[in-house]
Amino acid sequence: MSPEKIKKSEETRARILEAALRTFQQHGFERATMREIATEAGVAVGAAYYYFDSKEAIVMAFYERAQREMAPKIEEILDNARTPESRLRGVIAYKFEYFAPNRRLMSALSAHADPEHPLSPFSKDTAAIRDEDIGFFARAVAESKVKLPPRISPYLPRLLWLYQMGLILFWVYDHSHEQRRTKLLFDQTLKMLLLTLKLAGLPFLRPMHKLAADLLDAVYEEKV
Amino acid sequence: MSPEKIKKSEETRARILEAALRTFQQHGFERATMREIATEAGVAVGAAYYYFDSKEAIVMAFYERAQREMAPKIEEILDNARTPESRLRGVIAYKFEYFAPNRRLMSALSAHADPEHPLSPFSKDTAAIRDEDIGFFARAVAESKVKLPPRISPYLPRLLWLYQMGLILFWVYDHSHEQRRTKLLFDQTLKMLLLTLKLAGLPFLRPMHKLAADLLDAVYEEKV
DNA sequence: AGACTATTTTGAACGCGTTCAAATAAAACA
DNA sequence: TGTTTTATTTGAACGCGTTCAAAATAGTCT
Repeated sequence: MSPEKIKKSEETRARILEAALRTFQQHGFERATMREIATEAGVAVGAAYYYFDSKEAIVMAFYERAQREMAPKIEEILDNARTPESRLRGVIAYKFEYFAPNRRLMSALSAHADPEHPLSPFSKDTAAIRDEDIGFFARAVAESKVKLPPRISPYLPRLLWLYQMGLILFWVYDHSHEQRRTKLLFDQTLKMLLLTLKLAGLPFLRPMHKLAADLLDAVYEEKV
Repeated sequence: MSPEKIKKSEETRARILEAALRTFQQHGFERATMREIATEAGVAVGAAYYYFDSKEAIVMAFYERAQREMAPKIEEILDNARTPESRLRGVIAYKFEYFAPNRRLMSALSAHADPEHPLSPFSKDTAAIRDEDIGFFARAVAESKVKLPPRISPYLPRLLWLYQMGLILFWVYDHSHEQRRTKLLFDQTLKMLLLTLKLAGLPFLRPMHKLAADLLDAVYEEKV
């Protein structure tokens, strides 16, 4: 295939994706219809399904593109910020900023707790994105003074990722003015989180360590 | 209306509900069709919609019935158990036991994070059940030695309810043998929870208090 | 009893996401 | 160039949840 022809196809796909995002923004994911999206993109419904497996796959495509587009900026933030606090704050704040125009659409992504569901943040289909994302959090706390018990330490990036997903979930359904409540939640929980990490090594919290480690082993174990 | 006639109508409703639950168990919520449920109940589709506003309303009816049926036993558990630990363990364990036969169906209930969605545990439609449930947790920690900072204390029942919902959510998607992982999660987190409550008053955790209180105010505030 | 009203039941029809055989356009090949 | 193969596009059709006008049934009143 010549480069022009790759483009032709890629362009149609892009046009459908843009039309879909516009429509999602306008009416929300549920109320947007594939027929409307197709019409908006100037194609037949079938064409939309030629490029995307399903309505939800369009959201997935958006999510993948988002991850791709955010990655360089996130790397930069991690490079420039020094402390875990500023890194975490920077990365997560940037994500809020990036996703803001499509905040409503994010509900289609974060509303699925079922790990079997393709759009679930815990599904196999989102594993690649998830793993990359967890990698960012690993970098955020790497080479820092944060010292956790050795059995718990490996779970920290995954827990931070989970924390971030919780924040985003709250944010999606936060109807307060300019999502003020989420900002407050973010500020306070981040402080608490870092304080907890600092205090975690203290002797009187030792009884927690084994409990927490066993717990994490059970939650994250691969075997069924 | 004569009592017999009330019964006649109530009986049809019950027959549809039973047929629906059977079908949900057999194929899961998604794959069960209203037409199949209606046929199974020996009525036309329209009849199902005469008694229930929607497919999801059937799940809601199941949820309401469950709450009604569980209440006496929960009261009994709260009466007989003395410590917060045994009360919490008893109440939550009983719920797992009660819901076990319909575990798969629970996904239809716990999968909706959107507070606007009728079936969401956070919605207005489930408020009555939720409030009663939170009341149980209030009783579970009442008259106990558990002493939290006064600004945080009022939130404890709601937080415990949230903890329970998290457990149930994990349980629904726990494919390990006999949900062993959930049992482990339950055991370990309950211990950690009670230990945390004990340690919460300790002086070096004081810095947490204001952070936590502000946070809870923001999360649970009514105003938009 | 019959006439009238309220309750219950029916199934065709609607809009949705999705599928798919067929039509069309583009590319590769001779 | 014409022919064959591949990629793209179409829109009717399917099964789903849901709606609703009409029919059937039950209850009430004179």
